[in-house]
Amino acid sequence: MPELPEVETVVLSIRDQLVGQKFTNIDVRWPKVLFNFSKQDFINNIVQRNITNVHRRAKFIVISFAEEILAIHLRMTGKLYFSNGKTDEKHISAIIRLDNGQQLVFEDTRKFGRFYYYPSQDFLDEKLGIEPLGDAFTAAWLIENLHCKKRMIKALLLDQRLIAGLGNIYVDECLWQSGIHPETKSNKIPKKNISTLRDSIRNTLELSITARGTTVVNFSYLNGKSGKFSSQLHVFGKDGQPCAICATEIKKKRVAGRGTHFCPSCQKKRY
DNA sequence: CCATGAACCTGGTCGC
DNA sequence: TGCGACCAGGTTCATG
Repeated sequence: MPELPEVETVVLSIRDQLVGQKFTNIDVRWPKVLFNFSKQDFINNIVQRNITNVHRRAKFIVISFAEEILAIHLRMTGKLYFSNGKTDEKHISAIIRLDNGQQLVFEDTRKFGRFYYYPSQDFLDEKLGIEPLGDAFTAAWLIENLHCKKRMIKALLLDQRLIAGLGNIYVDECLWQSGIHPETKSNKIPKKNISTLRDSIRNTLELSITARGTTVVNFSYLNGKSGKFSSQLHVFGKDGQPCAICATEIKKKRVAGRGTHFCPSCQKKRY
């Protein structure tokens, strides 16, 4: 479900209540939610350990202890929130209890979400690419890394090993903003457009975080509250509607295995 | 190396 | 109202 801005929003919403606390127990209702460890591992290694930090890396929510981390990936429909009482929702995969009486609930309709336990964050970093909001993500970096490859730009932007955090919504939006057809081979894109793409990625992610993310349809991941960035989308979900720039009808087609929205006029194919 | 499709799951929507 | 087909903010694996 969520991309970088939505995960960041979740992190911001739970961080203050977690840092300095300790977990006391876990109630696992969908066993596969624990990807590479068991409930007993959780009890032995995580329970009663001080939570030193909560942050985002790519689309992972990272809960840090001394060295070790508990990483949570929401995939398509995962929600992570605090709940005081009722935990009788239909699709709860796990509930983690804290020593202050609070309960951290992981609700996940489609059950794709996973918890990972690693000795350090290096285990995540070695598989993940650059953070698009970090200082190293410059136009020069993007030009170099797109021009040395010749894959479709949409597939490349979705590849977490290159840039970590983008997903289907923001890729479509950013390609539209920078006038790049989603099927363009990455080595054929002019530097000027790549520079625009870089700025577009930055601006879009930052604006979306400010708006507390994007909520599609009625789906809310924030305990009932929904993100407000939906109103600033230009192409995602807009097929059949006129392009905001040229009024040409927005089209939708399958690219890199994903539903892809674009303006056939603003985003000409380049080979 | 690259593109594609299936798999993992459940539920909403659309057409008949 | 009911039913099947298709779609969904993600990632990984097998296949050609």
